[in-house]
This record gives sequence, structure tokens and C-alpha cells, in this order.
Amino acid sequence: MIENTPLVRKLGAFVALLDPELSVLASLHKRRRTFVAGRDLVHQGQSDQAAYILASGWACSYKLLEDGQRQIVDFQIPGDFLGLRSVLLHVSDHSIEPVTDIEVTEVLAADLLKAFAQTPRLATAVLWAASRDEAMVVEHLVGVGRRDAAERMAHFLLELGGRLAWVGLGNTDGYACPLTQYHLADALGLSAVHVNRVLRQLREAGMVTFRDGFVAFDDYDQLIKFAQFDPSYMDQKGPFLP
Amino acid sequence: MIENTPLVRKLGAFVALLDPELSVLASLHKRRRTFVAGRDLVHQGQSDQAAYILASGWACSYKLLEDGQRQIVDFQIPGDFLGLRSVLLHVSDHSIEPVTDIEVTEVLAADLLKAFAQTPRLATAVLWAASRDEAMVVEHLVGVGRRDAAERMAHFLLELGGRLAWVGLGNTDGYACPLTQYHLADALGLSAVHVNRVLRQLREAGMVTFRDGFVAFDDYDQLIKFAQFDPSYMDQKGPFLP
DNA sequence: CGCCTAGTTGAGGTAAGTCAATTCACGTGG
DNA sequence: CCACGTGAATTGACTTACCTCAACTAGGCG
Repeated sequence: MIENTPLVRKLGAFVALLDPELSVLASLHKRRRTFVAGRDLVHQGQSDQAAYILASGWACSYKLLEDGQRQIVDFQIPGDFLGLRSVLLHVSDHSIEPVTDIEVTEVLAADLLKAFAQTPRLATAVLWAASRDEAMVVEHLVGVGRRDAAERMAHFLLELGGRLAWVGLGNTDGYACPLTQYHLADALGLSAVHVNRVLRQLREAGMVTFRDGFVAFDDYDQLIKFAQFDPSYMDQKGPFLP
Repeated sequence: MIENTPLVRKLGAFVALLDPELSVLASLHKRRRTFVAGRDLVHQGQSDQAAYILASGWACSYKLLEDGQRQIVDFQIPGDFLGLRSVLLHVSDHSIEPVTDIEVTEVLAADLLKAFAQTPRLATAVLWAASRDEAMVVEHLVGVGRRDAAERMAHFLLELGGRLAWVGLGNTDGYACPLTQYHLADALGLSAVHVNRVLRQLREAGMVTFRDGFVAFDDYDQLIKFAQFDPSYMDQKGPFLP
């Protein structure tokens, strides 16, 4: 029997994977590695031979500007790829930092390409997963471009909650969240000081409380309305390829 | 001999496509259709059976917020897919508006999935192209999140120039650009008024002039330095799969 | 104990937004 | 042919959301 990893669960939502595909997928996992929080595992500009699949912990991918500012593009949670784009484009256009200590399994570029060639349905599934990730980035862009700080924060916390619920790490009450206010600031394009103020504002409005590493939705419905949160772009309606 | 469309050129940069793959690709093109400027061809929320390949003209993909604001996510130029993600996710999370009158060829979802199954290298090539598009969106996010208005504008005009040069529609002197200041505003997360001011500022600084549908780089090197433009994320180093 | 990191709060500055008025090019119909 | 309407660009005056600087608290750990 093939193991039921977060990745298999995720791809299985897109494509009903058959045994041969599952075993190809399983054969991708090479070395298991761990990284400590705060020390980058991938540097912007680096040429990569390997991607990783996140087994436990949180990471974030970000880009640095020359003047030292940074923009966090996305957070990764268990089951997500780390550096898939870097492998495909043969150079990393971003850095990846573990937010917590993390465990990953390494995937070699050559193995991945070979797997795509052998099992086209797997390639399609990965293309699907990549499309969903891109939809996340797009929604992130919309938030940073057109929402004010409070809406942006509210939307972000809801989206993260949705993603975590998806892998069983949260629900409409809330979730454990190891991010600092600095992480939030760099993700949302705000200053850390303003993040603090906005969090207070949302807390005092009785919508959501982020404190001591835990996000608590105090009034989920009101928060959704306030954030103009439309979960349709996150929905997953089951496998499309039988 | 298989025709040399913009799409073939684009994918060929990633994967050295063989004749069988080229003919599968050619067989994807169904009806040729035209759309007039300003009238959406895809609406947010719509369920799509078909994607399009842009043959001529410019389009943009955007998302609308409930309060009527919009964020343009990306512009599409000849050779780009329109609505590929919508097809893969079976629902459109964004709208697409032709900026000019456009010509497209329709690609049916079923045909596309069949093509992927038959020719895995084609699926890999499309995954590659999608990754490059995602890298663009990521860079866009960084700009909106962490660059001030002038840098953002400068960076945007340079990136667009790079993409157009890529398909032979521009060079380091400049390019024809049908966008209005409203398009720029919605893409960059600014107000149209501020776009106007920023353009004046860049023009008076002698770096770039956008006027009468034409972007002229007055001082390309200075502009690159000002925008902290790093073209590496756009680079294409030739086919990886022989 | 003392240092470091994360969080909190206030005061004041600034980039960008809003509102409003004007110009100009263009198309369209009387 | 000209009056008119419309969309795009332009500019000024004023407002505001968010930033910066700075001070302070609280917990964790050598």
C-alpha cells in the first residue's frame, strides 16, 4: 500500500492517481532533511538541482530588493512544494526561509522530469497544483494592490485558515500560527508597527484575535464580510481526471 | 512543415519540440475568433470549457473587488495563453478584457488535456511556461508591495519592454503601448491621477516618456538603475529538455 | 542578572488618494 | 460644418492612510 502523504492527498484532489503513478510519486522522495527556523534553505540567484516537499513546519518564500526591503510572496505549509519553480526555471528567483524548524524530503530535478515523462497524468496534476498556487499569489497581489491594511490582514488570515483547514490544521474557530508580526508585515507590504495597530483594531472590533501564536476567529461571518473574502478561488471540487 | 506561431516559439524556448509534438500543438488550434477592445471575453466566476491563445493585440486579466476597485494582474501579448488557469481549475477566478481589438484561437479543455496525456513533453513545456508567468506575477507582487510609485512604474515599463522585445515588438529604445493611464493605475495599484504625476516625474527626470501610445526609453541605463530592475527572472537560457 | 527578540504605543511626517476643474482629441448627429 | 458628448490626460488644493522614529514592556535564555 502506498503511503498517504500530504502531497498525495493534495494531488489526489486533482487527479485520481493510480497505483503506478503513486509509486512513481513515492520514488521521488529521496533524502529526508531538516532545517532550522530562520536560516534560508534557498537563496535568490542560486542554481538548484533539487526541490523539496514540506513534511512538517512552515516556510515562506520571499524576494529581497537591493535596498534591503523584502516581500514575502507566499507561506508554505505541509504538503506544499518548495522551490518547484526554481527547478523548472533552473535558477531561483526567490529565497526560502523556514519560519519554524522544518522537515522536508528532497526531490531531484532529473527524477521529477523523468516522472513527468513516464506518467503524463502526474505532470498534469502538478500543473494543476501549480495553477492553484498561482491563484493564491494572484489573490495576494489583489490584496496588496487594492485593499487597505485592515481588509488585507483580515483576508490574509482567512485565506491562511482555509489552506490550513484543507490539510486538517485549522477550522472556523482558528488555528495555530507561528508567524511573527514582522512576517505579516513583509507579506502584506506594511510596516511591522502598522501590523500591530491593525491587529489591535481587528481584535477590538471583535472579529479576530492573533496572540501567542494562535489566530482565533471571534466572529467568522463578520470577518468574511469585512474582508470581502470570496473562497471560490480556493475551492476544490474533486478530481477532474478520473 | 509546421507553422511557426508565437506560441511555438515560446514553448520551443523551453523544450525542443519534435514534429509529433508540433502537430499535436497545431491540432489544438480550433476556431479563430476576434474580440473588440473593452468588452470582456471571460468573466470572473464563469465556468470555462475553452482557453485561448492570443494571436494579435493586447489583453489584460484582472480581478474586481465588491466595492468596484479592480486590480490588473497581468497583460497578455501575442503568444500568451488567455484563461489557461481557468480551464485547469474549471472556473475562472478572474476576468479578461481585450485592451485592443484582438485575434485569438480557441483551445478546448478536452483537447488540451488529451494533448497532455499523449505528449508528456508538451505538458512539461506548458508547466514551464506557466512557471515563467507565475514568476512575472510574483515580481509584480513585489513591486506593488515594496516599491514606491515611481520605481514601480519604471520597473513595470521595463518589464513590459523586455517581454515585448522577446516577441520582436520592442527594443531598448521603446515600444508601442496601447495602455491608458487607467490601465497603468489598475495594474500598479495607484490612482490614475497619481499615475499621471509619476509619468511626468519620470519624463522630467529624462528617463522614460510615455505619450501618444508609445513608450520611449530616454535613458535606459539610468532607468534600470532607478527601478532596481534585475532581468534575471525573465531570462530564458534555452531548451532544457533536448 | 542582562541581553535579545517580539510586541506595544505615541507623535509627527509623507506618499499617495480624493475631489474638482480644465484641456484636448475624437466621433457623431443635427 | 459645427455643436455636442465622451474618454483621456493634466493640474491644483486638500485629505488621509500608512510610515518612521522613538520609547517602553514583557518574556526567554545564556
